[in-house]
Amino acid sequence: MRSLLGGSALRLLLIHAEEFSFEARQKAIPSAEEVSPERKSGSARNALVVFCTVEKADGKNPDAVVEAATNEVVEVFDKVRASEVVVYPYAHLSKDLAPPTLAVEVLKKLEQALMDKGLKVFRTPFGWYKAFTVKCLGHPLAELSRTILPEEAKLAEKPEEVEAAKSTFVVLTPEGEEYPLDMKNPLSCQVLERDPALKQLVLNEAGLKEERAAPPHIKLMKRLELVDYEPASDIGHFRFYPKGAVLKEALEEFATQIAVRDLRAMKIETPFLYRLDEPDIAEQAARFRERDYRLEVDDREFTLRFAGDFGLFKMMKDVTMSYKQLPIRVYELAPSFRLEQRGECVGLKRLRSFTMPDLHCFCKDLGQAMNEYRELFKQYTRLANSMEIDYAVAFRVVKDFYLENKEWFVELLKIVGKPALIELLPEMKHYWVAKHEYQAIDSTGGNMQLVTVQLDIEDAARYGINYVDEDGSKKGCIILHSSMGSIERWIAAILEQAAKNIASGKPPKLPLWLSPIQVRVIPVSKAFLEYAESLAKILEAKGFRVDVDDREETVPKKIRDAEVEWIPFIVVVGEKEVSTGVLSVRERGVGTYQVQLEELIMKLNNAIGDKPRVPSYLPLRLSMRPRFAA
RNA sequence: GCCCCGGUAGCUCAGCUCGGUAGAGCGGCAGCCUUGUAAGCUGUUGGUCGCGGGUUCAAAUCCCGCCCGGGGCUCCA
Repeated sequence: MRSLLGGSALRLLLIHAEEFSFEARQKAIPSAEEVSPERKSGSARNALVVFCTVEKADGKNPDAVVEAATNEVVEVFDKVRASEVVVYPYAHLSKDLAPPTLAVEVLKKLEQALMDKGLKVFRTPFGWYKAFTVKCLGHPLAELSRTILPEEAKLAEKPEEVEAAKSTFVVLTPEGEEYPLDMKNPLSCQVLERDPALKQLVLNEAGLKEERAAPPHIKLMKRLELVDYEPASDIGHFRFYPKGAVLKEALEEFATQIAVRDLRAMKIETPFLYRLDEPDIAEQAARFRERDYRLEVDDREFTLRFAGDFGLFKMMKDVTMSYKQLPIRVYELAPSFRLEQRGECVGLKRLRSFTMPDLHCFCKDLGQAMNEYRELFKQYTRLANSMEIDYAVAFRVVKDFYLENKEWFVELLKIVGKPALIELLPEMKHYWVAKHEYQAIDSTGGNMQLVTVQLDIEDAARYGINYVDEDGSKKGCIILHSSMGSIERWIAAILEQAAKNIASGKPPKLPLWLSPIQVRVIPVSKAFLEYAESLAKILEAKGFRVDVDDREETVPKKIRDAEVEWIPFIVVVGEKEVSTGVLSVRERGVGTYQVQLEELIMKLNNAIGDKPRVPSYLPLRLSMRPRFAA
C-alpha cells in the first residue's frame, strides 16, 4: 500500500466490462500518437478493460514491469473469462507520470506481451482526449486495481527461491553413511531405492508430485461405517459411528499407554478456550498466523487452542521443579482446533477439529534432552510399527547442530532401521534446533506427517518455565515438544494402507487390534445359535470384540458380508463343531483351517500383543445392529 | 482464498446434450427356502432430484445465487 502514497509504479485499473466503446476526439498533447482513422474508435464486448498509467520509476526496468503487469492481466483475464483485452492509456491514476515516449514504449510492450500470450488485444491511442462508455459487469472480480512496483517486478522472477535454496539435503543411513541429495535431481541419489517410502517423500518434497486422485480413505471410512462428514458442523469436523469410535478409542488408548505406562508421563487436562488479552496467549496465537478459531463472549476475545501448549505452558510456569526431578514428562490427549483453509480439508488428512496426543519433556540441559529425545524416538517407532503402514523418516536440523552430533542421529536411525531424509538449515529459523517427522505415504503417493519431536531451546525462557538448579538459581528448561500425530490422521494412514492392498490385489485389512469386530461367529442354522453365542461370550470374556451373525441368511451370504466388512476371523459353527469341539476358522487373507478354541485364543492374543483392548460398541447379535451408513 | 468437477431413494449410480408421468442394483420390509465358507428365490416399500430464485404452458434437465462434497493451485509448528 506504500506505493499508493509514495514511490512510483505502473498502475492498473481493471474493469470487466459487458460492453466497452471509445472514440478519440482530439489530441491532448503534442506528442500524441499518430493513428489511422479506423483506430480512432472501437468497441468490445465481454472485455477486460485495462486502464493503465505509466509512472517515472517504470523507466528503471520497463521489461520487468511489463512482464509482471502481463501476468496480472492474464491471471484476471482467465479468472473472469473475458474474451478480449482493451489497453487504455489513462493518465489520471497518477501524479508522477512517465514521459510520453516511455509511456508509449511500455504500453506497446504490454500490448505485444498480451498478444504473445494468445489474447485478443486492442490498445486505444495515447495522448488523445477520448470519449468512452464502459458497462461494468459488477461481479466480485469485475473491478480490480493493481500496482506494479519495479522492485517487486524484479523479485517476481524468482519468488522466494532464495529462502528455499538455503537448505541443503542429505540422506543418512543407519550404518552412518551419508549421501548428498540434489533436490533438482533427487533420483540421482541411488540410496533412495532402498526405501520406497522415503523416495516418494523426497519426490514430493522436490515438488515432483504428479496429479492425484481423491484419497481413497474417504470412501473407505464411509463404507466401513467408521467416520463421516457432519454437514451441520464446520468443514473438517467429523462424526464417528460406533465402529469408528472403537477405532479412535483404541488408538487414543495406545497413545496414552505409551505416554503414561511406558514413558511414565504425567497426564493433565487443560481448557480448550483461552483469552486473547493474556499477553503470552496472544503471542502464541500470533505465531500461528490466524489459523486459530476466534470467538467473542461477553465482549472478550477468545481463541480455541490449536494444540495443548497454551494450557500446558501456563501450568508449567507455576510449577516448582528441582533439577533432581528433571526430566519431567507431561502428557495431554488434546482435542485441538485449527482453522485450516477450506480447500485444504480433505478427508481425515487434515481437519479443523482433531485429537492430538501431545507429550512435552522438560529437561535441564541439552545432554538430558538428547537422551529424552532418544527415548521418545524409541517409543514412537514402536507406535508407528504397530500401525502396519509404510512410512518415511525425515529430520530437519540446524546445520551446525547436525555436524556436532552426527553420531546421535545415526543412533536414532539404528532404532528405526531406515535411512532418513535430512534437511540441513543454515541457521536457526524456528524455535527448535532439530526435529523429526514420521511421514506416512498414502495410496496416491501423497505424504502426511504422523509423529514429530522437536528439540526446543528457546521457549522455556520466553514463557517463564524454569527449574531450580543445584546452586539454587532459576534456569530455563530445554523443552521437547512432541506429538504422536493426530488420531484422525492415523485412521487415514491405516485406511490408505488398506487401499494400497486393494490396488495390488491383496485383501485390505485393518490391524487386528484396531478391527471394530475381531471375530464373527456364524451359526449354520438357527439350531446352532445358542452354541454360537456361548462361544462368542467366551471370546468376549477374553477381551476380544466379537459378534454373532444370527440373521436368517445363507452361510455363503453371511461369509460374504463378513468379508466385505473386513472381519479378520470368521468362525462357522454347526453340527460338526458341536460334536467334535474343533472350530472351523476362516482367517482373512489366509484361508480356512480347523483349530481348538484354546489355539484360536492364543493366536488372537499373540497377534494383539500388548496393544489396547477396548470393548466392542456394537450389539452381540448382528440382527440387532442398526445401519448407520453405507 | 482462487480455478475446475460433482450433489437424483438409506447406499452406489443412470436420466440432464435436445425441457413433457423420476429409473436400476444393493439395502429395508414381507413371504418362500432351512441353509457348511464371497451374493438362494419372489414380492414390496422407498425420492421437497442439495437449497433459493428466474425463464417457460411445463424444469432433475436451461439461467443466476447460495450450501455441501471432491480435485488442483496457494498455504501449512
